Amino acid sequence: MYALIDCNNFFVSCERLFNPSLNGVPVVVLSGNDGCVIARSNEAKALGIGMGQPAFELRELFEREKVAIYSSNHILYGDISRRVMSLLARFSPEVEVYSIDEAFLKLDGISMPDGAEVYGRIIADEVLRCVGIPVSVGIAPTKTLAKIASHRAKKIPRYKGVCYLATPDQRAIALMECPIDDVWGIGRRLAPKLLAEGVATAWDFTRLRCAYVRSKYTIGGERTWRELQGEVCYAADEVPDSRQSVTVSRTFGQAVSTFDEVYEAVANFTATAAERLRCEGLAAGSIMVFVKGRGCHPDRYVGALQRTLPVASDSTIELLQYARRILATLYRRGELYKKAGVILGHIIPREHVQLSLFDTVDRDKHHRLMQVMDNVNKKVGYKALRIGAERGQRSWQAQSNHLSPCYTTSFGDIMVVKAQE
DNA sequence: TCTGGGGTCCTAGGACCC
DNA sequence: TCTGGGGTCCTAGGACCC
Repeated sequence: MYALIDCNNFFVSCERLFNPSLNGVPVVVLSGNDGCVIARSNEAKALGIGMGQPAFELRELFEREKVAIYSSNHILYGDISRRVMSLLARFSPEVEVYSIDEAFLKLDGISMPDGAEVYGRIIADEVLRCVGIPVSVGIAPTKTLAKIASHRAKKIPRYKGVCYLATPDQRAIALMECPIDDVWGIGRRLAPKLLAEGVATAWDFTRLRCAYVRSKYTIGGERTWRELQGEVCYAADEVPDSRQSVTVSRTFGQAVSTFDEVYEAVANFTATAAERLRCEGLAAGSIMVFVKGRGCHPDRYVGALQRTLPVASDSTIELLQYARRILATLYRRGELYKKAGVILGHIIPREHVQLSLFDTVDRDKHHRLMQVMDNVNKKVGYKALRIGAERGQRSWQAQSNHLSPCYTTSFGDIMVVKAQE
């Protein structure tokens, strides 16, 4: 049995946590550059504001309806997420953190004297009481069914936030009431295909023949088909798979054109990516840099180039040398750039790095230097020490005009409580 | 004019091996 | 006229998730 704990309107709930005046009013959180809507309060959803809708289309509506607008504050959301997840660990030895706002709990073998539904309610109450974030809980024999259960918990008021699909009959009703495009694993491409063959609900999907599903929708489709019928295909990941890649990319606040400006951005992304590697004890065997031009024409200029490293590395300095060379190849004078990114691939644990007989890099020295840099930054402040190429005009930096304070992670941003006079 | 960022897995096809 | 069988590895592209 699995429980899916899903934070309601997570980013909005994080903003409300420290600003109760946002309760009961429409609130949205915007993506980087305040480009489009990535989280909405229920009031905002009721106004018809869509997920992913561009902010400029909504300007009038925002004004008219007095919608509270926030730029995304991922430092805050990440910290609140950690609090939720560590609290959940009290309720099951097997917690799989699935995303910033969701986790699966394995419930087998856990003593639940009053049953799974009551247990789910205790979890929801504790998260609200200790962290202040409202959650929905879905409980069912497979993850795919638990997803459906949590949807119902959120949408159907009589569940009051907790839905336990205990019996085959309850599951059948849930499947019949679940539109096919709400099923976990059925996305934008597959849903129209299924609708075209008369499959409108999760229930209809389970009525198809297994062999047919396999041949037309491949292994992923078959797993979803089985999971909907209570057969576990996606077990709990006791040990999360080691990561395959690290990406850092941004759309620029304004288009930039000189090599130095683009390189400054790429240097920052490379440094952030390398730091993430070191933090997880990993090294990258390849690096890719990509740039995107500005434009009405979507593929006005897109360039990407990958380089395999002679020896896998986690050194910002070394990775930066490759990044610069790649960018020099990609760069075109006179072009306007609107986005760039760095992808580190062929990731392995640092201690598995295969050294080269003909290596020219003093890896030991790099390693010690990076350690000092990371330690200083941990103590003194983020990016207190950095590579020279990272500093500059920052003309590429994103515009976030509605940023909330980092209430929980920055001393300067801690709230001040005033005594009443 | 203005539209995010970070991931994963699967498949088909080509190149290659014996 | 007739031309095997069984593999692996790599990559690009497509699908999905949040």
